[in-house]
Amino acid sequence: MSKQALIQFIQNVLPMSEEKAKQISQHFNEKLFLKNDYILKEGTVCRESHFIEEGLVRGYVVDLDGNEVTTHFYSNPIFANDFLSFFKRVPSKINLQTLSNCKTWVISYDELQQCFHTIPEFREFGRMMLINSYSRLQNRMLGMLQLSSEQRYEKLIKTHPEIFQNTSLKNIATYIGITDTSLSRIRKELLHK
Amino acid sequence: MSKQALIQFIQNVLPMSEEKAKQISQHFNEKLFLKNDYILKEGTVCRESHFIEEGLVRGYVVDLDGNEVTTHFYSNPIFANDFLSFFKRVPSKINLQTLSNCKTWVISYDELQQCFHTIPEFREFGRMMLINSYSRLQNRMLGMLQLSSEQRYEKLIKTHPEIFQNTSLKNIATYIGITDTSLSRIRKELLHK
DNA sequence: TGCATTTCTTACCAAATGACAAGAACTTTT
DNA sequence: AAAAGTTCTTGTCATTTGGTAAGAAATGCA
Repeated sequence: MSKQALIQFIQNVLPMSEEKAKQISQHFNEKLFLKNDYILKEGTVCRESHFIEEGLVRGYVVDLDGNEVTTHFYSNPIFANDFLSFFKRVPSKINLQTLSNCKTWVISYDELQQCFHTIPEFREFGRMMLINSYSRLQNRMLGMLQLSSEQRYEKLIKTHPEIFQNTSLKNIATYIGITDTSLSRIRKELLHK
Repeated sequence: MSKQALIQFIQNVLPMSEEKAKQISQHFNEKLFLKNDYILKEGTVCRESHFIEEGLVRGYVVDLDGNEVTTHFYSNPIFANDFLSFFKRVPSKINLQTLSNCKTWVISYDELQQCFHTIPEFREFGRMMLINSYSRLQNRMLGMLQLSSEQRYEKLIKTHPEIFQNTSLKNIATYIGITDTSLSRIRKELLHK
């Protein structure tokens, strides 16, 4: 039961001694998921934060017509949760579902709060993670504003090729804000280049 | 020199006693800006965080063709800064420019760090602000994924009409991810309804 | 005030995208 | 293995959007 990946991740987010990172990692427990399991269901409060060590997780919402819209892909190494629901303890509006068997390291809200109070490096790490997440989202938003559909697709396949091996093109299409039909056409054109 | 708006904002973000909120607010100083002043220029490190009490601020980036893309509008009551640049002390990629005369309450990075260490409620407030910002951005991203251009325009004018009084339609167009030509057409159609 | 600049609208046309439907390829279930 | 369901592609057509340009309106500046 090696937490090496988690320890490494913590140190990457916030440089600190290995001892300190190990101390933090001790508050996480292993959890295994099968493909299609739900880590979080909309309407419930997100009470755990998961470090994804293995596997792929998809976040999505369901719109009024019943269509799923992919809001996030979470692939190793990253934390998966709904920040708003987790920290404010309000019902979540998103679903987190595994796209493959997954291995995660989990910490509960209560334990995390406890650690925030007692380990300054942990809360600093938490802040850095939030900032990194905000920055990534900001970057993605910028892509929505200034890139074409084709460019967004190319960017995704270049930066996160692993996503394509575990989910449908339909899910990828809604993630970049287009229909599956349109994505299929884009893929066809790119083949001819 | 009343900090009432700031104190109120702090208490709204994180419920706490008025005494505590006042104590926090004491670390902020008043700053006045004229229209078109820069609060932050790209390439420089964001060393201050500004609570906007009066006025409107626009965040934007410049793309390869020299076109400005509006990334944010900041209107009272809200904090304006570049989280990534501010907390990681790296050069910012965005510009923050006032669209009107502004009155802000400012705190420097150093003072904020100091306060984070000495006032638990302050750092908790900081975390809540980050989460709120993340959540708003997430919500906006969701709008990009599942709303039409027209719907995004209508949502913006409904939730933030004040923006329209201080900036050009061109800036609003890039904010919702369309061209000014397209926005003009949308406005025309909405008039006929 | 008068000139220059910017903003906003409108028109035209080409390109991109969506809605819908059909069929092929592939998976899952029974 | 057969049936049912899903995914992906393709075609058609209507709609939306972008690029460009021109002109009107508004604004800023000398």
